[in-house]
Amino acid sequence: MKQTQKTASRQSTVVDPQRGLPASLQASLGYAVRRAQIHAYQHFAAVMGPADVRPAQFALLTLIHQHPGLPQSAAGELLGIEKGNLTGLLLELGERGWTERHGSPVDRRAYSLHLTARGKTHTRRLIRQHERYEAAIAARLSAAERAQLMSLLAKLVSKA
Amino acid sequence: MKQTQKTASRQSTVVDPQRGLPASLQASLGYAVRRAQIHAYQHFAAVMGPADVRPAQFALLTLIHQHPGLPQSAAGELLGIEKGNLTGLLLELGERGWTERHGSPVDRRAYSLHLTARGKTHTRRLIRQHERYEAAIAARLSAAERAQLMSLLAKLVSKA
DNA sequence: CGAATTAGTTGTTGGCGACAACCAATTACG
DNA sequence: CGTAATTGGTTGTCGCCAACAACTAATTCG
Repeated sequence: MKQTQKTASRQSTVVDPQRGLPASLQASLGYAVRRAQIHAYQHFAAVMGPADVRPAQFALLTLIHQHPGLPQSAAGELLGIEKGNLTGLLLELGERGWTERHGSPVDRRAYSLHLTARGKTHTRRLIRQHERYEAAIAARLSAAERAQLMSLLAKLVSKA
Repeated sequence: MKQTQKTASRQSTVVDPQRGLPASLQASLGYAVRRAQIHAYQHFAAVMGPADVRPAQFALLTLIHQHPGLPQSAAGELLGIEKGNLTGLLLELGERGWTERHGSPVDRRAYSLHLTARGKTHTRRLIRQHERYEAAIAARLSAAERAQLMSLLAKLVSKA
């Protein structure tokens, strides 16, 4: 390795935790979002992980819960999940006995998605846990702030 | 917001893009953050990708740019990157001739990080591109909204 | 001194998005 | 109609990155 002994390359940069970030990051919305996502994911893992469910699986479960029988393709579109990635998710959920697929009578290549009885029960439990997760993640925000944040994020990604 | 479409005819669920989501997702901050992150990443790839730099690399470059000579360990802490993951990043940046590591004269197991001349030039160019990225990502927000969003996100993840 | 700590490396795993190639069923259309 | 294009799904592969674990060498502490 290089051993250029720099003139006392003092790490002047004692930089305190958040504020030592360069301007380009400190002022970066993209970076802020990235950090927030990691923050959220960690809470997810902590709260929901024990239930052995990952974020994408949870999203899928609640979606099917809400729209029983919806076509697999619609599920992908709604959640923004590529069809190729959906297959595996559905497989896992199916193996756990939480979801089922029925062939559509009108289109023999399409599937419609359903929760099993167990899946329904489990999903309801997950949704309750999810509320705790939501509380944990937003612990530092007031209700009003949280609402505002949601609204800004929605606007941020709005397609229109 | 529950104008959950017309479930009349079977699968019906033609559900329009955002509003067909189940309440547990629609009201989920965690989910909103996840979608925002994907949104941001896609813009990053579009704007910064051609420069052949990934988000983590960019963060590292600007950090070193701002704090020349800072110890590798400090870089990891500031960016929230595990030391184990930092090694590879630094290697890549080094191979591109953008960064160098000098051994600290005071601590022979520590490295201090520097940009090469080329690295500096390149980083400055990247920072300019990054501004375009930031503009693209927040295209739907006013300056005030963007500022507010940043502030809420910062609060969300604040450790204190 | 020796034990505990710290800086870094290497390697592995997990989650997830993107893309491509492919099949079967379906629709579009000359 | 019959063929071409499109659509629903599957499989497999790659890219990005966080987390964790085991290990070496240097440093600090008692």
